[in-house]
Amino acid sequence: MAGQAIQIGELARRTGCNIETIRYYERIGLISAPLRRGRYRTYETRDVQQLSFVRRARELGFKLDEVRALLNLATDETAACAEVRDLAAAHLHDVRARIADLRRMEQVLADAVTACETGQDPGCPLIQALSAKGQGTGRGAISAATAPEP
Amino acid sequence: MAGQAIQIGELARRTGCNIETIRYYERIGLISAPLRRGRYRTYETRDVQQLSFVRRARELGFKLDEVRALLNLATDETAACAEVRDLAAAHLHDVRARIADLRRMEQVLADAVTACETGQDPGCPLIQALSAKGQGTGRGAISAATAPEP
DNA sequence: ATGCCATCTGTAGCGACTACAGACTCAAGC
DNA sequence: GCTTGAGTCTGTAGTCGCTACAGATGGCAT
Repeated sequence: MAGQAIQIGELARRTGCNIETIRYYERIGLISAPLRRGRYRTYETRDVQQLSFVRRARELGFKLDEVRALLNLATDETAACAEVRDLAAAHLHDVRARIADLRRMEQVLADAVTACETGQDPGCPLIQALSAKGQGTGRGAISAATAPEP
Repeated sequence: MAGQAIQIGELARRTGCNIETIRYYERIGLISAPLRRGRYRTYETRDVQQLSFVRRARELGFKLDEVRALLNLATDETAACAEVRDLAAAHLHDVRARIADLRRMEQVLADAVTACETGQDPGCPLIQALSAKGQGTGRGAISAATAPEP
């Protein structure tokens, strides 16, 4: 009663994962290659669970390498909670940094848009902000983060 | 007195832009190909300004195509403020959506990490959340956005 | 002449998919 | 049987925005 051999399309439907993505995950060795009936891949319930795990981890923004690590830790007998927590904490730190970056962008953009709406300046405020005299490295009107994904 | 012919290294230094990136921008036609002395590119003050513009727009998260549009609008005589504002508003919308996504991730991650710290559950809380019984598409414990960059 | 640095071109790699092209398998309908 | 259509297969190339080489020149100082 455990695994009743579904095909890739059904797996995709159940996990919300694109078929091409599933094959991609298999190719890079993130998920294991399933059995075949003829040349068709056949999956079982535990494959659905595993792929769902991957998908949820991806939805939380974990990178594929991190997902790989999480998968290992998940099947690990020795309760590796501390390692998982460290991974998650590091990722949380990342996420917060990205939020901070985006907030800065949001601020500048929102200001510019409202400046446009209450337009009284000579010339477009956003264009002016982007064209600011401070030539680049100097902290001018705009100071968002240097890189979105470090 | 306008342009005193600097080289690419100096341009990079002044704009905070990587040399390879500058050549890349030229290759894709984002910035115009400069004059050459011999086979060396020579830039002028207005190139510094233009590239700084690009860099600041990138720091605000605009995509290269959007930067291209902004550049055109910036040099446009007919005050195209409305178009710029629309572009910025659309982008602002994007940025806010991404912030919302990241906030959801942050929430789940922070919860999981603290659950790990106050550890009393049997098994790791994060692993459990990722392994939740709801098979995938069903809205379970985790519901972040489907795609980070649509 | 000899270093040495800067610059040049061209190509390949990253991450995480996505989008084909062109072949095949399988079940149902006629 | 024969066709049709949907599903699946492999393999490759494209996306975005860079970044990192390799290997060839250029120009200047010693």
